Amino acid sequence: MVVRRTNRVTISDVALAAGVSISSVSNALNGKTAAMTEETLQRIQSAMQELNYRPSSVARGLATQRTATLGLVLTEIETPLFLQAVTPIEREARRAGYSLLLMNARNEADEREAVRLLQEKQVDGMMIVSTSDPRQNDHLHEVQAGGIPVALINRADLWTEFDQVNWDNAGGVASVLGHFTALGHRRIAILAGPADRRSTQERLQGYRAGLQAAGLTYDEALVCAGDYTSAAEGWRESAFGLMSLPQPPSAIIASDDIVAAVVIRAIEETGRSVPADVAVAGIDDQPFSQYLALTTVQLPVAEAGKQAIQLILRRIQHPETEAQHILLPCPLVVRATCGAKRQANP
Amino acid sequence: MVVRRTNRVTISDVALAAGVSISSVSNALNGKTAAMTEETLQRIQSAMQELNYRPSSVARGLATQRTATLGLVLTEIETPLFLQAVTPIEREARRAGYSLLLMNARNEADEREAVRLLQEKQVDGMMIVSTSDPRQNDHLHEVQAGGIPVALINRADLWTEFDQVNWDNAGGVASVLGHFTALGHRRIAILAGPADRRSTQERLQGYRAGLQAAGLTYDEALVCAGDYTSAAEGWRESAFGLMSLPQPPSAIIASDDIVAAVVIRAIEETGRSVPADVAVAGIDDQPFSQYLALTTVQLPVAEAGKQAIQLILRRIQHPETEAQHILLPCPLVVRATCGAKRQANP
DNA sequence: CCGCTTTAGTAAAGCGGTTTACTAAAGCGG
DNA sequence: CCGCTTTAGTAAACCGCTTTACTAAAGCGG
Repeated sequence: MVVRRTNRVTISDVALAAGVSISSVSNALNGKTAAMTEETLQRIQSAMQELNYRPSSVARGLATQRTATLGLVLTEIETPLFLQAVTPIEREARRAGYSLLLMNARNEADEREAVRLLQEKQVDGMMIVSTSDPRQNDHLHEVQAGGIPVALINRADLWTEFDQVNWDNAGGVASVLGHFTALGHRRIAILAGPADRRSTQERLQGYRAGLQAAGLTYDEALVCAGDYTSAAEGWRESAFGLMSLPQPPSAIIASDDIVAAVVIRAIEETGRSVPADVAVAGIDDQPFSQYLALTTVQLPVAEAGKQAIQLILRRIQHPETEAQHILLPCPLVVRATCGAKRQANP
Repeated sequence: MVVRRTNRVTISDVALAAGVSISSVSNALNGKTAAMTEETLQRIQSAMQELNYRPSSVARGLATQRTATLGLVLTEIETPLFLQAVTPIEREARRAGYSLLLMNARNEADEREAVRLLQEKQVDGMMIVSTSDPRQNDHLHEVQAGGIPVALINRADLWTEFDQVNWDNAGGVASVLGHFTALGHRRIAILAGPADRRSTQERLQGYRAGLQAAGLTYDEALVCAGDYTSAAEGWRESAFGLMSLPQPPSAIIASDDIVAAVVIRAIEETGRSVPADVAVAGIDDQPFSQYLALTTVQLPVAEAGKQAIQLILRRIQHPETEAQHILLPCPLVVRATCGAKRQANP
């Protein structure tokens, strides 16, 4: 008599109950029913039913070297912004028959560990969402070399062998700027993010391009840099500073929607009103922004997630195709804080 | 000569390179180094390094019947509310050495499938976050009977064999009501959720209790029920209806923060102002609520997640302990829309 | 130097599936 | 009735790791 270690119902229990071989049960499981009597199939299926059989993905994964699982690494979540990618990615993954292993990475060491873990779990592919800083990518190269496709979201990687999805920061900022100048604004300030961040540089580039297109000159006094993660205090100070300039700006582009909220409150504290006295726009289009009626540049995070998983799925099927780089536009979402509606109906 | 199917570096490659047996490599991997020469250990470790060996969690999972993975099912996400549980749960899971498999379930059939999938993936435990409706739980019983612990968050399950974390809806509503009556309000309306939902019933219960405590009588005209998921239109109508009563309320408790935002806007459209003419409070404390300066009852979703994963980890270690039921308080977060600050500094 | 225990390490049987190569029986044309 | 192909199903190797039971060698007290 064979002694069982676990109480799990296995494929051989089913085979025994149905009076067929293990192979046949396996075939039934995988839909290879072409060469199988209707009666045999029935017997197998009712045995499964009766024993309440649940095939082990783990065993199957070992045998097939496919886990039907994808990994998603979210790095440096300071805001719920990147979480917006999770829902669409999970949906598309499930639709394609994959599960999603989620890892949050708070810093670079964390990310390396997350990636290593996903590698050990033998995911069939992984996606990395991060701030747009360039950084060391050797661990990702190694993963991809090991046969696990990697797709990057907002990582703006210079190495081209990864599939990646980015968004057009420069174009987004240029379009708010165009919007403001069309509304007649001439002095437009920008609160940019940390200076060393690629997204900051791209935004400033869009800012300069927008100015030039409108025939305006660049005024350093209207450009504030600073850290996103710093307390709201820094941003309040910047706003106060801008408003106490000899020629204060009549419009402000904030580095993200939270900063915009802080700036709006600061402006109102100086006795001015938004948008009557100062127009404000943010960057992000976070879920709460519609409740603030905030005009903002939308970062297409959810869309980027959708595209990224499509890239991964494609590469799983055709590993040898060339890496694809997608650049998504950042549409301007016009609400009340830019004053456009007031202008439209004077 | 043995032909390899995959290019994966396996434990036997390492053993070969180090000139030891597979068992020894396995022992080294698992820290069973007590009976092992320093030199052997060194040889094994440098062989691992050199070959860039990554042990397969899949194979290990099959051998040990532990996957070091937990499942999280989020049901019926209409708002980003429940997403708040993800970050703390992932953090605690990683800290305890587990990875997190995330599944979003849009409806009941979806949930059953998600649970079945997690079962097949042989997670070591799973957590279900859902709206508080009682519902069929046979699939969860089966999972737990199969040896996978299940913890419920906000499911308010009557069956007691599950670990579960809930929050005190009644108490939360009672405390806003207390706050309003303390501020002198006598006519306080409530927009409750769908009538058949447990959370709605609990909130109405808290509402009645609060009225009674303040010596006020229940007025049906001040109680609106309706569906959360209905378009904002329904809630606007309710707000207009309330404000056109012969004796309109001077304070309103909304069924969630988004409804509160809608109601505030509707009230302002009637020419009244918040909180000067009408005080408003929400329920949820969503991330955006602070930017609306919304007074609200906080649903401790993140805290519930943390507690739930602690329950799961405990049960994985001690499967036979009795199920634990935790009820978290819902603290009142006082901001501007209730008018308390105005009252405090007249 | 002998028998016993301890030490360092190994062989081999699983874990629960998939898959390849094989076989027995049935079908079939001549 | 014979040799061939097709059909329905099976045996057994294998995926990469853990773990138990075992062994050879070393240590050691007398």
